[in-house]
Amino acid sequence: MQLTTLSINNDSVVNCPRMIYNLSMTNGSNLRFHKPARATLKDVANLAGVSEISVSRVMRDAPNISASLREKVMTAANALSYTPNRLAGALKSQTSNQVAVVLPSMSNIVFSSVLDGIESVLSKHGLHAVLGVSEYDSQRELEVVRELLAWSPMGIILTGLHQDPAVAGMIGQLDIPVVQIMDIDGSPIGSAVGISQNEAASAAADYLYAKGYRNIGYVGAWREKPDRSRARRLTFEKRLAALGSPLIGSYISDDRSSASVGSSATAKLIEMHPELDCIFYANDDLALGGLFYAMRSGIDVPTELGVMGFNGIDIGKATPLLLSGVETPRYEMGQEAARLLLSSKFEGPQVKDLSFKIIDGETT
Amino acid sequence: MQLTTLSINNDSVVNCPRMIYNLSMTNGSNLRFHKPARATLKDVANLAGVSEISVSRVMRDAPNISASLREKVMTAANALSYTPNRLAGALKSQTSNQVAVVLPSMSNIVFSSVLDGIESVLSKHGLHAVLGVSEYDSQRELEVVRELLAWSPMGIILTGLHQDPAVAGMIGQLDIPVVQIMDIDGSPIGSAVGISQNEAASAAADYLYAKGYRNIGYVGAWREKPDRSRARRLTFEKRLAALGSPLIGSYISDDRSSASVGSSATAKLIEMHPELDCIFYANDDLALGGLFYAMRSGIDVPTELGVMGFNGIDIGKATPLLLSGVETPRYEMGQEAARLLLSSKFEGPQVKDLSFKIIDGETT
DNA sequence: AATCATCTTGGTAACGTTGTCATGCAATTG
DNA sequence: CAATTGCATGACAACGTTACCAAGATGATT
Repeated sequence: MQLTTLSINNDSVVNCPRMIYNLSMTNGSNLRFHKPARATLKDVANLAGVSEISVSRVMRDAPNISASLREKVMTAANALSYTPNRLAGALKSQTSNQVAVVLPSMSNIVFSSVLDGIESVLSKHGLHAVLGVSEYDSQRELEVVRELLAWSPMGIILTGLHQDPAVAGMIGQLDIPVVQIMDIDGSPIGSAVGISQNEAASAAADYLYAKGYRNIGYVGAWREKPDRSRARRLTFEKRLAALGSPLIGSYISDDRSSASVGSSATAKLIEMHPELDCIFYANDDLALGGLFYAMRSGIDVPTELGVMGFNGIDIGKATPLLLSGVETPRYEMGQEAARLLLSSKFEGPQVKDLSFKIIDGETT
Repeated sequence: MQLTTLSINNDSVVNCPRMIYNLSMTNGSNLRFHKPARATLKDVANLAGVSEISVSRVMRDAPNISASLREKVMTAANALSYTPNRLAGALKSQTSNQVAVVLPSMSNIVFSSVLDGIESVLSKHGLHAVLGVSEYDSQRELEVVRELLAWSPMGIILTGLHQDPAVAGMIGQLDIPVVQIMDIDGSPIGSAVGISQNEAASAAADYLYAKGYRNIGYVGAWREKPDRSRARRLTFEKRLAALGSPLIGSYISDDRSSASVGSSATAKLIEMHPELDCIFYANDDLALGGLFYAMRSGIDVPTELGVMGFNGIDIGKATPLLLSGVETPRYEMGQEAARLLLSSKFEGPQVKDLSFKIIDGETT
């Protein structure tokens, strides 16, 4: 008699341990073939003939354990394939090895790089990232933080410096280290690591001005959802004005960033301002879209149109023309955030400026 | 007389050894002003004048709660800005709202898309992803799984079908739902969602053959770290051979995938096999690199060289030539994995084939 | 009027660990 | 040699919540 009907997978007849339990459960209502229930400290202690606390100590590599005891415990633990229950441990000891990470979005390559960096450091120290995505919504962020803090993480990493004030309060109650990433132009709750978005914007303006562009435009996307991108644009505008070459115009798409959006936005902006000779884009995806649009349309880059991106993603380094832009250390930002979290117990809150770089490419 | 309670954790009038303790501490020398410690059920219950269990029920939205009780509890909870301790809750109830997610890498856009999809569904149900990265190493994957399972997640999502056998065993002990993503050509532990990598490879071979290419090469990277990419190549080769147009040659880089690697690999492969008229790439990053290389070198695409990618990332849709390739539903894969996890309690393990699509672009 | 089901609340005992003592024993010391 | 130290182990009571059972209150049913 066949139990499963829905599987497309014919060979699922083999190798399906759970089915066996299902069979035996139908046997009798209270007669339960104990599925190999997760072993506990007590089980290991009983088998090894020692006390529970000793097992606990061996598992935690506590000091002052005799070789013989360790031996006994380890064999028993292996025999039962014991895995400690972190829930209980964390509850009692009030410390866990989880780190809450709140990012505004996972679809942006920037944040996956950051997360990659975070994970690379955390995993080396036996820690885990618990992920929360705020969707650029401050209310949602608050909820996410509350939910993540309910797990008593040993620290928390937030994106940006502008959270709802309640966030700081909630973190304060737990008294765990906080690191805010991306931006350092402001006053952080605890530590902060990132670049000065303002300086980057000014530097970009200076760079384009020095390159001789005088009719500069700007393209953004997704209604400038991260506040810091708007702040960056405003600084860019201000600096251009100060240089005596004010921004000609800008176009902010409603859609989220992508190369396609970059193409269409570029088309629209050029149509609105035919005198444009250069565009600064909110990120590299948009800039690539702009570059590709120019290539398709026979607009010569960089003479007819300068293209400048932001972030310095890998693809921009392989395009026929090396993409100019601001290079931001995204992976390193993640790494440094994790490191700061780990060290902040001893060193207290810090602000770390990972500087950006101007890529003087072939598109400007 | 006022006790000046700095700690809200003081017990009520009844039976409170702790209060005495606190009292004796107040006249001790080391009187410490703690910051407001995290409120517990007991604190809320005392303030509201109800039992702890009632508070618990209100917080969990249990049925059969009178409006007046809910009212009392909620005001008390807000006053203390109470947040339930999930650690304790999960320990007692043996269920948590965390989902373990094990991915081979975070630097690959494929997996960040998948994770995005997973998160989008999980967050709608109040669940959280706890992340583990295996770095394509099966031993490391085993460790990561063990570590994540120690938190008693309510489910686990794994990448690929080829884990160390011990993984299935460990999951079996907890008896939680498993979903394996990406590949469906094999026998999953529980549910699986993805595409048939073999069919995709065959379809790509058919497509290129139909387009008239007869001297086809292959470019991969990172020593084909995900097993499935190797399997895919082998199927691709086999199919080409069956069509009577065997693979001319292939180049597998040691470095991880990137457009730059795609460019240099393309150069090398063409040098080795000047008769090549088409290259199938292991992913779109590599393919874009190939396309850009051709554009830089004046090689006409698609007549002199056909370029076919794998995945269908957004940038390939904005390039001057629409990138041909196999489009895989990465985001949907993540979503579906999460959905399967949620439903598998009721519906049991399933295998879901999210079909791929051939993008008949301008580069072939 | 007695019985029974239903709704609402509370009391108690876990869940599986670890912190804090306490204890026994060997090694050191003046 | 008594006194002191250090090491190795154990007993017990938490950590903050929820499962389980009990019980009073209310209303419906016979």
